[in-house]
Amino acid sequence: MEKKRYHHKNLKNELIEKGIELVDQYGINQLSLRKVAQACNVSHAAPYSHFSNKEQLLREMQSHITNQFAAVLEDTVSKYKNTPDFLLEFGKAYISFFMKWPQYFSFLFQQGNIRIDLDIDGNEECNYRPFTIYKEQILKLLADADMSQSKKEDLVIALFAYVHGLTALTTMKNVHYSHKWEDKLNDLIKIFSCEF
Amino acid sequence: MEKKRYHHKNLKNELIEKGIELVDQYGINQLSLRKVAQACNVSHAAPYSHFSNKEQLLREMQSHITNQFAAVLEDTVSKYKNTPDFLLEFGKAYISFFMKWPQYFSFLFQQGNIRIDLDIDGNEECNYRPFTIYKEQILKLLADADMSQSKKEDLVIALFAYVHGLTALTTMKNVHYSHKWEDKLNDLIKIFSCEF
DNA sequence: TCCTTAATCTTTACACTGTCAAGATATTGG
DNA sequence: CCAATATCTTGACAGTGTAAAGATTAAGGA
Repeated sequence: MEKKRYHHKNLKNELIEKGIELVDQYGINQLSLRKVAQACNVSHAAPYSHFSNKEQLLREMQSHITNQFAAVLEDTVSKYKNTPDFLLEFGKAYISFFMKWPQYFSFLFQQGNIRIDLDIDGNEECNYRPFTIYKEQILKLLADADMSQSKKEDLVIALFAYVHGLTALTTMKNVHYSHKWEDKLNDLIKIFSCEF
Repeated sequence: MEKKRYHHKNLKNELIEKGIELVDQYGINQLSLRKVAQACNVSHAAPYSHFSNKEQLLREMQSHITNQFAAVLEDTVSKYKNTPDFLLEFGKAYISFFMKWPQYFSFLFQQGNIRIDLDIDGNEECNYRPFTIYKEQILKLLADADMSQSKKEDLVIALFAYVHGLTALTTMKNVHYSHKWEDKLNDLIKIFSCEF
């Protein structure tokens, strides 16, 4: 028989993961601290031993998802880097992730915790690794191109904005991911490949 | 002296507008039905005479903002339609709107109430006029182009996704709108104008 | 080993939230 | 002028985030 232990030992991580599960199932609007605590079989105030408030739990959940997402993208990078298919495959991986977990997109970007350094005044920092990964690869592809550095960085932002924007559009329709979409995505991403 | 009237006469609209004001000032997370009611000098349950629940008020607020936004874009269209500057000016107007009211972007797109017909299976509908407006104009510009209809529609989606994606990126940094940005935007939008 | 301290969890409490039901007030049409 | 309806108030309730105080466990030094 399972003895109910007072101490949980790994509560912090479990709160983050159960929280993400609940967002996945019911969406961010239905999420409450107390439900997350209950899902971990723990009193409603227990989370306050690990997070200063709800906001912080949400931030750590976002960070956790972002890291998973980045890992998926790293896989894609290692498969397709320095190949002509990279642009398409990265875009497909990016969109597919949010098609698989539609609740994540608005959850990640609604609170305003994600920052991307668009290098306008240079004193911001980026905490969104998917962008960093993308930027790094594209700059490699452009290494020998006849362009100024600033023009290259503009192109990075442009391509990334395009992929991210496509994701925003596809997730706002609650269409299930279909191969039909994947085909269309091929065409869409090729539209702007003319730059290369 | 202002006599306190029991009946408000125009409460529904005022709730929508005060609600939007509060979102503008404090963000959607700080918004509550009761605060909106209080801002209208009305009891906390009064909104239920006009909205079935909070969700519906939020939807009507979103719809109100979207209509204002569409009106701004229509102005831009009437100024620049059928000119070489249209693509750039529309993009600038689109982004500028959300730079002016940064809270609106996540508010509009977080609840999942906005649908855009990407014509994947054709049985969806679009309730987001900014896209409709854009689509109409681009298709006009492409009227004589040597392209299939489906390719034209792909291009519409692509261009729109790009503008929308740029907006997403610029609003996630809480940078104040600057002319420096407007210059950069020029470059960014021109990147993909090569299609024309 | 025991004791002190810190970390982790529970319990209790409170103000705020969305929502409903019952009642009060105003408007409208006959 | 009256009845029906629309609009607003009041009161209530369960659910929420969060703080404070207390209980339990863990860890480290004597």
